[in-house]
Amino acid sequence: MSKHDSDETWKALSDPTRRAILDCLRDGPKQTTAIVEMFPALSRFAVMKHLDVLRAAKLVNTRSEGRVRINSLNAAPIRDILERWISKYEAYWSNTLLRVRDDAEQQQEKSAAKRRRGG
Amino acid sequence: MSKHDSDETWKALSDPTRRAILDCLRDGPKQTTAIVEMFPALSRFAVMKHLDVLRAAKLVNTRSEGRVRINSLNAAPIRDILERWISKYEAYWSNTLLRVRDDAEQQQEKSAAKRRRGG
DNA sequence: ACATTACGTGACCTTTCGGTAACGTATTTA
DNA sequence: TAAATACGTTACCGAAAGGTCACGTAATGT
Repeated sequence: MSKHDSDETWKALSDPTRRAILDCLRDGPKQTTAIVEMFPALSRFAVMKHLDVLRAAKLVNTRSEGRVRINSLNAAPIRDILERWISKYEAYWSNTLLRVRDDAEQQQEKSAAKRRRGG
Repeated sequence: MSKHDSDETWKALSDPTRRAILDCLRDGPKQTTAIVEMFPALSRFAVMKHLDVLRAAKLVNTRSEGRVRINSLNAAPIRDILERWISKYEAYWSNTLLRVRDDAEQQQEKSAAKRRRGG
């Protein structure tokens, strides 16, 4: 494990609001105001500070386009953490091993089936 | 994403000391004092508070044995988070997809092949 | 019984975190 | 040029996080 084990990434991910922001950015880049409007319970500034944290952790990239600022997701740090932790804890779920992709596909199959039969 | 997306787990993992504790517990269960002694820079109480957080997040189980308390790792919540996030962000690294185990095996294959043809 | 070992707790302090209110700046648009 | 839009910043606050010190308890060894 490196010196700080991508501490900033972990810190950034530790907050539910920030995870929600990342979530919504999976659908595609969004301008700042659009993100702010997703959290009517929070002030604009509060959301922007969360964005600052995400930018510091390099989880979000922001570029200017005229007077608009476009925020987009950078999933690389997430992947790094997941990869590292999977190999780290692999021994622990040894045979039950997460074979991520297969599991994910099966999950999707399951929920699709569930939906089909009205679950 | 469920209401809180295992918030306690994320919070617990957000601290480097707590991740270090989990790290050391991968090698096997340890009694409280042994864990405390791994962090000479911290007071016993500080470490124990971290243990409390880990227990609350169900990442660590503690059982009594005489006057000794044995702490052991429970990696299930970690696996849950990793699994969920992998399927969530899968689309993002689509083909570069983390197939940890297979990748590792393929890497070994590749370098073996490289060696065979004198690369 | 008594010291030792292993562990836990109460009270407190300081810094960081998540948040608001109010004000400031840059780019369009009328 | 004035106004509207999109975004940012300075100043501040309460609560929680992370930490220390001192003290308390329970099992074990002599």
